[in-house]
Amino acid sequence: MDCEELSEKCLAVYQASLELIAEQGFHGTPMSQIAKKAGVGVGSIYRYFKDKDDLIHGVHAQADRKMMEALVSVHIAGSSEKDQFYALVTSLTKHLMENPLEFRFLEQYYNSPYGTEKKREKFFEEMPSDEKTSPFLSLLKGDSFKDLPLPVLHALAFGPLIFSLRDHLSGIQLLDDNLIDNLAEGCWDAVRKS
Amino acid sequence: MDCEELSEKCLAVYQASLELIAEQGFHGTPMSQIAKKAGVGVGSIYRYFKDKDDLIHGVHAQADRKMMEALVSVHIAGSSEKDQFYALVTSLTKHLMENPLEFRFLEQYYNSPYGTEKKREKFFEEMPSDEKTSPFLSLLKGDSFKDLPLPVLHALAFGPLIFSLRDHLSGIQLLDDNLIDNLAEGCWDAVRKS
DNA sequence: GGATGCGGAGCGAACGTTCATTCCGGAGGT
DNA sequence: ACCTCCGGAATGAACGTTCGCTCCGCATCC
Repeated sequence: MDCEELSEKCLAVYQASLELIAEQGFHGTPMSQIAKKAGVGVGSIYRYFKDKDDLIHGVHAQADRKMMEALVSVHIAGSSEKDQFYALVTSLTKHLMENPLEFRFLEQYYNSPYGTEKKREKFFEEMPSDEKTSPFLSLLKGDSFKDLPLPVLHALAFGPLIFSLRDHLSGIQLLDDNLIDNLAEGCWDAVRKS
Repeated sequence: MDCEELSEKCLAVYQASLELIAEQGFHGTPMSQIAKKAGVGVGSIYRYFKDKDDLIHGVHAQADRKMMEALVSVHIAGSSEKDQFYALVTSLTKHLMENPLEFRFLEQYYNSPYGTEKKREKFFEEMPSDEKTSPFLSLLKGDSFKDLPLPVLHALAFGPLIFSLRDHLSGIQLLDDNLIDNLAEGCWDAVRKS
């Protein structure tokens, strides 16, 4: 379940699962294939994970954490809210562009029964306790932004990224630095107090 | 494959597939369950569809068509581009809110190997021939909008909707008429020429 | 040599798909 | 008007395959 980062084999399982599931989907990747790609026996996977669902949730948790870390590392407190917003949007986009497997996995996860279930419980548990939430959410409470519910602002700021990333990965519309900037500008226009 | 709308049993299979897959995912819904819910024998499904993949693509095509129809029926040629934009965003949002099964299905479809494959072939075949594409795409070519590649405008206009719909369906942020209007306004700010 | 971590053959269950059979409505003969 | 026959639609038990998962023997270390 946890795979307390001591085992390299466990990491290999994580990586293999990520790659295979991102490309073939949950039901398209049997445990046997994961084991083979990770270079371990099937049985060994069950040493670290209770079952396949547990593995999938684990892979999600890791991908999610990596994404958060990419965001936190960029956050510069000194600059204006607009600059902070641009920096966050840009670095999130680039992170997902550089880690397409993570992106594909997360998208599949959140749009499957796994994700909707998880999203709910996360939302309701995070409200009272966890204060180190996404840098985005705390930024969006600033004065520069429209007076709308946070999830709506979140949607206006994030939604376009997801969409464009999909287009980028499927080759329909490749993103470059210039386009990412245009995107960030559009998102900014959408959320800023006019 | 086609199920030329003469058979009510075929429609029952469509409906059952839509409901079950939307809630349980592709790999969570066996053919036997679909057959039972549709009130037909398992074998009968294979009279209309080559195999399970064919069924899934068929359900997608139908849901996609319904969405297009909802959009086309609203398009009012006389009004300003801004009003047209608002009308389209609003009616698309409402259509998906009123048909959550379609929304969940489509989201799963587009984020699975089924969808990415389909999206690609659709994009490359539609460029030369099909001129009755989404009313959105033709609208976005208008003068009121930023001079950006169409997929990017598309993302700015649509992305937030998808995100908010997800929140709505999972109960995190319920949408009402007012919020939908705010959303449309945000999307408009994102894509309009400043 | 005992304890521990690992591998992969093997298990039962469940899947997608098939096919021998049944069912049903209407055409045709009497 | 009735019975007979027939073709295709519908069926679901059965099939082969594949899945997730377990179990047990082997390797490796202390």
